[in-house]
Amino acid sequence: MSMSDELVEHEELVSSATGRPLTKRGEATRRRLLEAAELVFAEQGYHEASIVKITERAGIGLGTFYLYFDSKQAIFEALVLDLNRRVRHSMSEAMTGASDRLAAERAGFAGFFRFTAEHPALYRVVREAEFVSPEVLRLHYTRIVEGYEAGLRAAQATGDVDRALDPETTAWALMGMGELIGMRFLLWERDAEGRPPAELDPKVFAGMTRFIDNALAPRAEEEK
Amino acid sequence: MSMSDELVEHEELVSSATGRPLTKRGEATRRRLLEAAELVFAEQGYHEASIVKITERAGIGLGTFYLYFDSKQAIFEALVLDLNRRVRHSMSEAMTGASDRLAAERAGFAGFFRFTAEHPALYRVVREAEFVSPEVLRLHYTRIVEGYEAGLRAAQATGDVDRALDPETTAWALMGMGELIGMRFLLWERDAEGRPPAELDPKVFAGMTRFIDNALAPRAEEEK
DNA sequence: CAAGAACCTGAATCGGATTTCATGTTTGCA
DNA sequence: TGCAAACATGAAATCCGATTCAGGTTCTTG
Repeated sequence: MSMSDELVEHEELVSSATGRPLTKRGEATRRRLLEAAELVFAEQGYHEASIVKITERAGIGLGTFYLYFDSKQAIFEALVLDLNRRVRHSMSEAMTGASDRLAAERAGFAGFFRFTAEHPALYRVVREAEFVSPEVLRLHYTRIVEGYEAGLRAAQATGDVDRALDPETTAWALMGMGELIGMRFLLWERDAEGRPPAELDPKVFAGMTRFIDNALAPRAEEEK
Repeated sequence: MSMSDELVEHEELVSSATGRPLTKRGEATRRRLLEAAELVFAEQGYHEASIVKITERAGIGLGTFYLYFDSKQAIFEALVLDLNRRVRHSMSEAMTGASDRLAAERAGFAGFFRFTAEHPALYRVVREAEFVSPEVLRLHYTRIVEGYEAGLRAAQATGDVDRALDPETTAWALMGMGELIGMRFLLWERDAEGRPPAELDPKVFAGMTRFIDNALAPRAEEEK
């Protein structure tokens, strides 16, 4: 599969036509295509989005597209990987400097929601990846969950998190929560002018925090 | 929109060509089309699935399709509503006879997972609905969440569930958890022969139960 | 059993999308 | 300045699938 090349975290950018590395001009064009693709895929979905629409949005000739990506599917996969990289960056950035491990988890969540509010494309594109390219979908989820899981194990070791929880299951549970709450309270919510909110409603955020704190905290009676 | 007719819970089945009610034969054909659509949409996704593939799978002539559904989108929407009805039935059935409200929530979850294991189409179809027909997607989630939410409020009233939780947020959180855990541990998991497991790995189920119990239980120190 | 209603059929129409390709333009460098 | 190498272009080839339609078959009822 053509996937294997794509899986490398920091791949060297090469022309898919000649296989040679890109010049500065080439890289800029590639980036404009990716940016246009993010907008078009998010607004229209994979199948409504056409190469023509993407190249028009990017202000680039139709034929040029194929100098940078082998196919519509190829640019879609590149986009998922790009978004994945960025959301994880946003999360880990939010977590640095947290006082304790539970606070770090909360901060990571906040980073996730901030990114979601700013890039609705993440949701739409990732969800659609299930059908367009299952491999990248798994990769996306797995990479995020790995981060959670490691954090949970560490927090269990220090006693900040209930040791009876299964870290893997818990990580997936947290991920699922975040995703559906983001969908419902960020993406579905619109103000009077039809704009989505910049962040989660405080009531919802508080409710979710309480839920997570309850779920993760060690049970009082079991502390020794 | 043509949706409004479809939203009725127990609609009368009519031919979309003549608008008249169906005979027994007609109903049987319609059902065969829906069953074929469930398989084909689940295996191939909306856009790979073609009307020809659906009618072939149903053993029915291509033209016949349009006697029962106006379009490809129409049968897709009908399918989502059908699956939604069935999963809710499966959940409420599992909940009857539970000793207390917390046990009922757990049982509802179990019913959800059982249905998921038996009908992987639910996931695939529902997830794709986000792009094909956002209205039915909302309807699907909203109907399920309403049930959770009502249960949570009742359980808070009796003191079985932490009163500090926001029922709506909590309901969406639970829904998201269930969805992602089902995806990861039912749909992604395959045994040696490539068959998906019939039910959740006990370790995972136990981990999830612990997580939910922690999250929902009233905090000890706040009991008076 | 005759005739109308309901149901069934698949070839042909039609629109729309991806991808190719022959040709033109810009850039970098000797 | 001149000439490769990179980059850019959009018309046309090609494919594919949703939907229509003109004409058949099966049921059912008076």
